[in-house]
Amino acid sequence: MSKLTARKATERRGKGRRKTSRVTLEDVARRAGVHGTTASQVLNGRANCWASDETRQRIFDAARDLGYRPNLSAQALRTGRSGMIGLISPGFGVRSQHSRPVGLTEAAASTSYAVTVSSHSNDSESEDLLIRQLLDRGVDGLAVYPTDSGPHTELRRLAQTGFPVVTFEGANLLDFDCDDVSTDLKKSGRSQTRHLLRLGCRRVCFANGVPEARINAIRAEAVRRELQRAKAPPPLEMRIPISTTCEFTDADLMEKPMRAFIRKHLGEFDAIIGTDFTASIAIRCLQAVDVRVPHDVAVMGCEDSILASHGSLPLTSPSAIGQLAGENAFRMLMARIRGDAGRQFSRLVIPTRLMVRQSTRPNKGGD
Amino acid sequence: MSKLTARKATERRGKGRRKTSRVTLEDVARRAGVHGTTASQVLNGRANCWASDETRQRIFDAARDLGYRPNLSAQALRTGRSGMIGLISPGFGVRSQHSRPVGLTEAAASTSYAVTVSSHSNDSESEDLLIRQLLDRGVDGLAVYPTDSGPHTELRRLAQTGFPVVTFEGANLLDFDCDDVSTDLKKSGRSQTRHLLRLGCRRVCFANGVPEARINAIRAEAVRRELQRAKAPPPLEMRIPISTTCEFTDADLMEKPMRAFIRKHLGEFDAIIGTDFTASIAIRCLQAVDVRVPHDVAVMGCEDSILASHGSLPLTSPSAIGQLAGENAFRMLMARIRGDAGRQFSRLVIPTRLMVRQSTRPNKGGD
DNA sequence: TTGAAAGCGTTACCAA
DNA sequence: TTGGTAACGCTTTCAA
Repeated sequence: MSKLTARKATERRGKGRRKTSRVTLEDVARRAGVHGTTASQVLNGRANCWASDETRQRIFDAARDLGYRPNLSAQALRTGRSGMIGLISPGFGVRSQHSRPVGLTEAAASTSYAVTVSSHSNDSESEDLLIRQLLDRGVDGLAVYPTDSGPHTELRRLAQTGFPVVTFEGANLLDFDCDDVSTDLKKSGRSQTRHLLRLGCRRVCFANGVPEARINAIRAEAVRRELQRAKAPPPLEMRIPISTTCEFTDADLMEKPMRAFIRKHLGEFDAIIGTDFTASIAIRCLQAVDVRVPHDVAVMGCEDSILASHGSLPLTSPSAIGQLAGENAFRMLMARIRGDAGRQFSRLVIPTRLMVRQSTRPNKGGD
Repeated sequence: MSKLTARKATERRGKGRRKTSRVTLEDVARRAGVHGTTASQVLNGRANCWASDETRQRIFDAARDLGYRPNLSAQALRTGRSGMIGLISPGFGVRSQHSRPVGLTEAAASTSYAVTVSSHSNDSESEDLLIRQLLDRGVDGLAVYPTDSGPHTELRRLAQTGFPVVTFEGANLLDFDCDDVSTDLKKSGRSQTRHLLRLGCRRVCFANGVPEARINAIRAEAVRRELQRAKAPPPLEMRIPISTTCEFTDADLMEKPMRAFIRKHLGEFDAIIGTDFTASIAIRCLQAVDVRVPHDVAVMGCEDSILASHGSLPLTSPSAIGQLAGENAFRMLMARIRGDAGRQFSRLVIPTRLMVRQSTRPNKGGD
């Protein structure tokens, strides 16, 4: 019966090219003997919908019988709201950056929002491009991990026009106001350094994965300051070239230069602070030249990734915050989108906690 | 804020020319002094577009001056094509499953396709639900990592109606035809076993992370068979409970039972085959009871994840294929969407390569 | 070579 | 309490 009416509609249309067999709101309304408007109101449970229970039931039944599914493109066109949010993040392929997207998508999953992802290669132009592309798609909001440098033209425009957007780690980077979720990197670096000082280490080597990345720079600065305050010598900088966008390139690429560095500077440091990645490789290098970890050299990572907790020698590392960051970003975005966020921008700073593990803990017992 | 502009626009409804603040195709056409139709043709570079160069230029100029951006929702509604593909994968949060999404999104990035992601919790109902939700959004195609069991109702329907869909690892699971990208797990398990046999190991312990997961079961079967063929004893099964959807739960959760198991069965095995995850923990446990790896017990992972290559003791592990799988899935999907895929379904089986590292290599030298 | 008209499926607004 | 009308921004077909 419903097929018949559909066919009739096609024929009446005449010029219609390919008629999709899709069930429309109109079909439901017709079957329920009401107007499309009414069906729309009822099915969307609009607040001021005063349809009688009987009508309501007929509409629901019709929808169920016909297997009606709303066309979200049409809805988006009409309402201007797409029910999608965009996520832009540098090198989606970088596993260490994985947890933010995860937090965001999982938070979104509990609502009816969908997340569309795209990754930039840490250059400003691709950031702008991706933002525009997602706007074209009509996303209702945007979560952006900004590139380390650049004008952030589109991002700024969005923030200034009040478009719902939240940034990750934009705290010390962006020169305009915007909702933001950042990590407390300074405090994190400070607590790392203090932990080492407490262990009796004073000559720290800073094995920074990507020195250009601002998050590394901030941490490095905090470490430097804390050492200075303790009257310890400034950190020895181990600079190993590594791709910005794909952090986990072939480990061997890093291993050789790092081993050379360690051999050359052996005895000049009694602790290493790196990323979980560089720290893992450092341990390997140290063991290769018979330096005992943590007895001779304590090693520390950062971000508490899977490498820290699950590597063969568990790493001391500030706790992961990525997932939490993603969740909160989603929450902020929703508040903006729904309009109950106020004029003030919110900036959330997530504290880290130092997870002490064997790479800095000489005595195995106790916790 | 967006609400505000929407309201304003409707208030100013009437027959006035001014509508939304958004620049539409109509605006461009007006400024260029042509009809919307022409502008559409030109801007989309339609094949049979015979606009004069002069008109064409005027339209381009107008679009640039006005900062025209097409409304993809409208386009989607009109054409029935959304330029989006959906990705459904179990626990997007599982890092070991991360590489497929990455491969897919990166492949998509080079086109104008957007990827909308959602993750299911390995239960059949959520798989169906997510498929329906993405269809509502009008995705042009779907890449699905099916749940380990269940009727796969929606998936089957899609495949049978010819909707562009590609599955991951559906090879031995689905009882209907469908484009698919799978890993050659049998061969992978075989080569793992042979490698161990060649090293002189004969008593293998199989430390399977998630025995329920079919990919683990297939591998286990291959190992068993190969041992049998070599007249070696059947593998000792180490069953440690672990969540299906979040593979990397707290490592400590696994460590205690595993250590107990290893202590109990010490001397009963000279090799362990696990996942990269379980293998890492196993190494830790073995070292705790002064068993040397690989001298006393060789340990092997699988999937060649970051844990394998970058853990403190590099793991022998079959090479990663996830990214490749994602890329190929995207390619297949595009072929279907564009309609040049033929009636036959394609099934791609990606071979793995055993990456031999120190966890099974007694002598450090050479490669 | 360009223009006019007809919707795609939905919802906002007002009239009944 | 329900129905009618007019868009949302775009593309397609056909006529000029």
